[in-house]
Amino acid sequence: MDITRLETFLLLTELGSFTEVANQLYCSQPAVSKQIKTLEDELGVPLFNRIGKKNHLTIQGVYFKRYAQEIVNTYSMAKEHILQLENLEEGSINFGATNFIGVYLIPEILATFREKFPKIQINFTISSSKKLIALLENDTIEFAFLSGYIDLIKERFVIHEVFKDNLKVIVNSNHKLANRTSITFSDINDETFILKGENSSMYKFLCKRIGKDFFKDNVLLKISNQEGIKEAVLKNLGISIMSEKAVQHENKLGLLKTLDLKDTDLTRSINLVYDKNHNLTPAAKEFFKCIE
Amino acid sequence: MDITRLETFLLLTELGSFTEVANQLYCSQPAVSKQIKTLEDELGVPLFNRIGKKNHLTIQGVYFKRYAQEIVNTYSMAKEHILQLENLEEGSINFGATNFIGVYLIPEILATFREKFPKIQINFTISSSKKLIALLENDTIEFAFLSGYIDLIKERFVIHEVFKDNLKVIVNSNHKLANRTSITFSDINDETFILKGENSSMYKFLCKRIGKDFFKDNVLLKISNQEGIKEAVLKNLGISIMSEKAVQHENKLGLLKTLDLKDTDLTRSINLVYDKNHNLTPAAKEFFKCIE
DNA sequence: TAAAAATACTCCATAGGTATTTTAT
DNA sequence: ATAAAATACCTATGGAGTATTTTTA
Repeated sequence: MDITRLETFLLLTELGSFTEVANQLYCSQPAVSKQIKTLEDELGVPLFNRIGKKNHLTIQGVYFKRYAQEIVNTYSMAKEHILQLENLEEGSINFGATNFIGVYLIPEILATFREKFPKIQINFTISSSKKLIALLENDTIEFAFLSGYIDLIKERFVIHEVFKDNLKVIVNSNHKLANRTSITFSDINDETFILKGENSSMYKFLCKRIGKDFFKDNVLLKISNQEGIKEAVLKNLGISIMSEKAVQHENKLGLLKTLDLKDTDLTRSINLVYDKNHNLTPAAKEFFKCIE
Repeated sequence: MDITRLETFLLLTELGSFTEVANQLYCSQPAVSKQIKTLEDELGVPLFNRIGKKNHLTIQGVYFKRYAQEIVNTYSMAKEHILQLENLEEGSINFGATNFIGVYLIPEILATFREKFPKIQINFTISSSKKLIALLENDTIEFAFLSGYIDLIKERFVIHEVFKDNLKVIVNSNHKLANRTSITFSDINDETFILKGENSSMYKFLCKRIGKDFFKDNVLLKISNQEGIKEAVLKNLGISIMSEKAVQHENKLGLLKTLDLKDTDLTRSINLVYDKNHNLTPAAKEFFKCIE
């Protein structure tokens, strides 16, 4: 079983056309036909339904695709790892983080790493925790930064806490609470809360720490985007809770204020996560060193 | 990159001897040497330190081994998964039938199939022939059971006759014809006929076989539902024509009688239909075998 | 010197190419 | 009628074999 055949197969699942695959791989169309046929013979099952020009996967093909993807990714990681063993003069680093972490915490580390190893290609994916876990599982990325309250299979992943993130109540500087430094629940009982939707991990985290009932008494203004929420607080449409790191500029400029919520621990941990069964590439190890 | 090469490599890491690997793989020692050399060339790094008879992994080899192991494992899992699909240890079957066929003919097959392959999820849609054809066309179902007189594009679908269904004239057991076993047109010329509407496929079928004019002379009582028609005959509101299978219970209990209509062929075929261009799933193939 | 691995050389399988036919829209 | 995929056929690369040489314990 040749891995290049698997790559051809995967490309065909994406493009759906033998001819198009041939073009992208700079080979002839019959070569693609034959590779797929060989693959089907080797597995003993059909992978595609050929309906004239439209090709789509059979049920067996659907099952096989995931494995093929994983094999191709693993092999490319292996080559990457070997490449980096010589020195870190070439190679790449593939990782991911969720939005907040990627925007506010990673860039600093990235700068440190880049200065030390300017020749390493950095491939940094910012996505949802769910998608990142899928990418980890099929070896598309080597490690990811995820919030501590994300559920992970402990048998499969190594999980290191690398940051502590402090969440604060944020209010507009003209808000009546703006002069306070710390507040309690009762102070914000009738405020409009601006948060992401009920499905966001931030919302779930807050429910866990503050209690499910709390938000029921408040008017909820849902904005799906962190920057959008910030803007809304700057327009004094309500108050919110977010990482102090996310509002440090606005805080310095006096546009809004951060308040501690008394009697409630709003620190969340940020974890570095990677596959237990993998050796880290040299570049990844160096990257980890950059996180103090 | 061939996966069999990786297997050779892994075996060599275990055994440490080219000759021994050759023996276990039933090939020549130079073949092993060459496979490893090719692998090293492809990766661009040495994998083994050849110190005479003792071969041990280089640092690159140590790291590569885990990736190789993962690739080999993934590939064997992929084959295993496909095998399970072929052995019907998992998977699903999606098909449809029209009302009469679905209610009176399919359950028996379903029972046979279920007993043989209890792990297969069955998704069975009972709907109109028109809707079923649409479901076939957009791949929601894999095959369907349809009456033989449904028009189908022969270029697109494979059509197999799987049952013969005998239609009978049915009358209440108190009806004046109840003692007869066979009748002619003239016997029922002035009877009230209970049928589905003019658009039903049953009505169209009868027009084709008996003649369009026939029903014009009779009083037509239209009831859109098969069970409703049966009830109406049981109430002696009129007579009807339907599959003998649909009234077998009532017939046995003596509540109504079935009569042959002389000189008219009232058998209709029930067809199994599926897309010509589709590879049948293993589950579908086995299902077909359950239809005698 | 004896073993194990590498090399040399041959053969055959197969991957890929071009030309052509078949198929489906 | 056109465009895509399959097929036929040819070539060449490379993988596997046998025979032989090199290496080292």
